[in-house]
Amino acid sequence: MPELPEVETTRRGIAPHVLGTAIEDILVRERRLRWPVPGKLRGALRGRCFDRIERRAKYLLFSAGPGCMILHLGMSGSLRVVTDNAAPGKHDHVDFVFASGRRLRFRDPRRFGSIHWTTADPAAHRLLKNLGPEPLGTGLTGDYLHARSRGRTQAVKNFIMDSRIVVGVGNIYASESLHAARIRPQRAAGRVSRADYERLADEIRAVLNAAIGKGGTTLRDFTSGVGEPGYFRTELRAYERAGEPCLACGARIRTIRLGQRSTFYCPNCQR
DNA sequence: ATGCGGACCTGTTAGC
DNA sequence: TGCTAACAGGTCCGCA
Repeated sequence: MPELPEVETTRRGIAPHVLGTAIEDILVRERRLRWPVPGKLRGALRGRCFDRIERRAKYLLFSAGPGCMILHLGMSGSLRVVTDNAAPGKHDHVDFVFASGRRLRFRDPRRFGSIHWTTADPAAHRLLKNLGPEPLGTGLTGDYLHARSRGRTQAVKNFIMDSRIVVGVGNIYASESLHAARIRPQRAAGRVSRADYERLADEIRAVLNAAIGKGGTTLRDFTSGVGEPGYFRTELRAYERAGEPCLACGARIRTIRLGQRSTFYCPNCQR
């Protein structure tokens, strides 16, 4: 489900409801996520407060006392703020019960998401330590992409979706930013010019920021932590528009498979 | 080091 | 209607 804008939208949506209220309990109904939910999570969090929620890549970092809960939504995960009397559904695997009478509910039908607990620096966690720069920070530049891509033969779309290169660019926004930058997704990363990478870096930022501004993209069932769908779907210019006219030139958008993922591009604009 | 395919899961939809 | 196959917003791991 979520790419960076959806994770960020979730973070902003839930923060006011989960910060500064005591965590009374954690109910784990299903611990078999991508990795097992740590048994020590309950003891570590009970009686404490979340005092900050940050995002690194698509991970949400919940600071609590001496440690940090690291949570990933995977492909189908969502976090929602619900009231105490809301009955859990089949895939509502974890509830964080707050003194305020609300709960933070983690749902994940496919169970590709995960929850971790660390008392060390979260940036040093094995899942975070090899991540590339944030796309909305200062680390993503045309020069950087250009330098990292020299000699690489893989498709530029796969290159920008590699979290060691840059984080947060998922399947939707990879197609969108390449379309905006007029770069064909299947081009070898090592053969993309510095000027093209300059545009691409700019467009990645622009697309992600625009999507955050619209509350993310709801394709099927994404909602923010408080139930609002994302409205960026109507702004998509390539993704899921196969056969429809390119909004820049009128040519028909094409779809191909790249790295087992659906990919959309304009054969005229993108070279 | 790089790049690829397989793996982890369930739900929905398209096609026969 | 029912069955099957393909596909879905992610990303880790192991192998060549």
